[in-house]
Amino acid sequence: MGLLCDFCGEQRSMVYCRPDAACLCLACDHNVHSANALSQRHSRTLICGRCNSQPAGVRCIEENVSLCQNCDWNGHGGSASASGHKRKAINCYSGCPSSAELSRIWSFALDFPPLADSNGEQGLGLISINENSVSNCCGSPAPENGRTIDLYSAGGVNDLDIIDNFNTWIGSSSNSAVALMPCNADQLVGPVDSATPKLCCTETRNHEICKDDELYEDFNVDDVDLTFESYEELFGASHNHSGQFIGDVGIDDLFEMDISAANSNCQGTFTAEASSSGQVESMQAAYSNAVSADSVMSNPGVNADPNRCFSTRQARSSFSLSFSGLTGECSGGDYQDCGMSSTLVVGEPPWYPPGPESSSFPTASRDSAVIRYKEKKKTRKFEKKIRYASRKARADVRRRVKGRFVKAGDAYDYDPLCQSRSC
DNA sequence: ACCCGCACGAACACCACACTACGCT
DNA sequence: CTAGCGTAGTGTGGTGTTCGTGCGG
Repeated sequence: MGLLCDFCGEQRSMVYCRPDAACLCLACDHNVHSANALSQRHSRTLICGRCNSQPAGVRCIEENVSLCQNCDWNGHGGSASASGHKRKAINCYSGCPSSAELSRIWSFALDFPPLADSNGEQGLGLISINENSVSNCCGSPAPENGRTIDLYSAGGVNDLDIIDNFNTWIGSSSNSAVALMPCNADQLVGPVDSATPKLCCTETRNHEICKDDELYEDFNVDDVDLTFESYEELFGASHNHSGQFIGDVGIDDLFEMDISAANSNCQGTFTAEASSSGQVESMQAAYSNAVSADSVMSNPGVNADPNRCFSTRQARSSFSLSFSGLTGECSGGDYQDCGMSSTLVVGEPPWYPPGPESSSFPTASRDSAVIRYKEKKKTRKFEKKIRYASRKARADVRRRVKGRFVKAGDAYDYDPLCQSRSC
């Protein structure tokens, strides 16, 4: 028996809300997250069916159970090949889906109790589709006209099916844009698991990616040079032209250009071209989210403001990071070690092992990555790094009062040279 | 179970000034 | 184009302060 709902304390909790850090039953999930627009942005996912406490990242088809990272790792050894079990990723959703929608999207969990939408009706309910703005499933605004689609990502449902369903559902408007989020590099470089869902939640990574996976520290400057000296270096385009860049070229062209640039600047992260137009679109959509997350895109007035280019640049830097081929054992709490900005990371939930091949990530690759990580962690040093020895030498001999530097000639209580107090 | 006070550790601010980077002549 | 000068900003270490966390009553 799983945990009880944190809200009502009566029903069995089924979904985990990361922003609230709460386990909720479907009814309370619906009630709580229909309260306002902000709460609707909360990304949720299923609860691990084994430990009943952690958000699930994968669905074991063989065992018909949703598993968190730890339970998945314990049960499958971290790879499908190790256990022979076929697994699929479970991603997050936001908004206020009805039970019918949940059932349709999470096809493996068809026994959702009926839920009434905000109007008290069964059915589609709130699925977070807003006219006039495009966003990913977490509500981050996407750049262009169209509709906001809060996509429900689901294990067991082919992502393309979901896309098709949503495209069908939202109609045939040419302006409608489905903001699909590529979860990680595997979506960008080629087909993965044939049924791996790739509708992701930016917010998931935004706030959680750095919390659970020690391996994310491999992002540090030792491995990836983040000190991009120029905009061109990173994206092959001058930031001075960002206004025109965005305004004139159009967001789609922008994506194409920058994705290709990022492809060449991420130290092999983007080692192959997306194998299908759908993946390219996913990349573009993800990128749009990364850029828009800091409101650069959402504010039409900022396009011409060069000062905002920094934000855009940061956003893109983070974006490029998010697709690095990380492999990770997701042990809770260690994302906090990661100094990476939490603002603009995109993709799958962090507890799901990211990597070039997602759910079918090769054990050997993972093992090597784990080994590299452990070695690096072993040699990691947090010692202070002296950049200017001359300044250190000066500070070492400088007289102080209660630790503070004092003017030459002033009374002091500590002289590092004589190690005795004066005055 | 809850609240309060205490202890402890981490993070940060503060200080002067040599040094660096940059712009201008 | 180079050299010289002026100016603003940076970095350095020991100590005090602030803040968060854990623990016991």
